[in-house]
Amino acid sequence: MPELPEVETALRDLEPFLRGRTIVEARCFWPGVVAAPEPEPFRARIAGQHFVHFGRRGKYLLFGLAHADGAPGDTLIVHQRMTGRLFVEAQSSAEPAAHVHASLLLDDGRALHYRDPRKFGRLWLVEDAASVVGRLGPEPDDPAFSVEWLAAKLAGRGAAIKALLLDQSICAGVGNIYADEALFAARVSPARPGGSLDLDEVARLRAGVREVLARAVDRGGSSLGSGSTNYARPGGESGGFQGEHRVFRRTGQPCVVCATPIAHTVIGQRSTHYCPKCQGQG
DNA sequence: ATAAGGCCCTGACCGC
DNA sequence: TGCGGTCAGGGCCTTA
Repeated sequence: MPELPEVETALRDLEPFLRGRTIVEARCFWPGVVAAPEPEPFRARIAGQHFVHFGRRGKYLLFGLAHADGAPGDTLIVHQRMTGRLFVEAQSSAEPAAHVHASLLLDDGRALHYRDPRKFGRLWLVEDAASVVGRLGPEPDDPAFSVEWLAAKLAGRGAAIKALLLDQSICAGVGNIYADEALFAARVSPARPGGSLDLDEVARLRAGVREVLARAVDRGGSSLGSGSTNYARPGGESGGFQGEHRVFRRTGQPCVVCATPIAHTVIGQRSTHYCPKCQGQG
């Protein structure tokens, strides 16, 4: 389940294989994977462009393209949602691997594949990336993600703080794993109404989000699940952060701080893990 | 404006 | 062993 650290890791892993490479041909095996434009213009437009820029906004991968004459091209945007994965391998005449919905054939004999068993992820090819990612809030490491910003966004809100942390317009890139981990780091109950946090708690939460995400990026993200739904890096390696989760999927295990068993509940239709003692009852 | 629920999907997992 | 039911869950959409 790629969140910000997993997306950032995927981007870094892919860049050496893609920088400067020209897309010779695009193949689409399941049209639903292309969100915009329609699959046929997607294929026609992307051919001949090459990779020049590698970026990320929230959980979206942004590949800046250019035309053969150097003129600026489109931006290829990928959201992996739950089970999407990008990987590069040598082109083959064999049938595409199971659940590969689109492939970009490169000029060096390799191909960039998008595989997604649950078909939740999407690709876009747009002139202006803001048309897709323009509504996202600030990145966690952006100074714009300030205590004042977060406090203003939470003020008056009755929804659980856990649910609000998942709102990508408040802070881009936080998903279920890191919301739980950030709340634990901040010693704030996930069930607390967002507007009930005092300024010190908001400051702790902002710091928790930033610290947890930065550390996960350092570790190459988290790998969870099993079999084909396991999240892996583009080269198939596992991330290294799942062993450092302090609450996520540790239900019943002792809190690393106080040894109280970690509790589990559902908030905003999302599985939620917390320490009842360190994070209070809310 | 906020909040709550549905929807998309299919592999993994559980109980019988 | 096989089968059916349930779960997971990000982002967008519809409904109050």
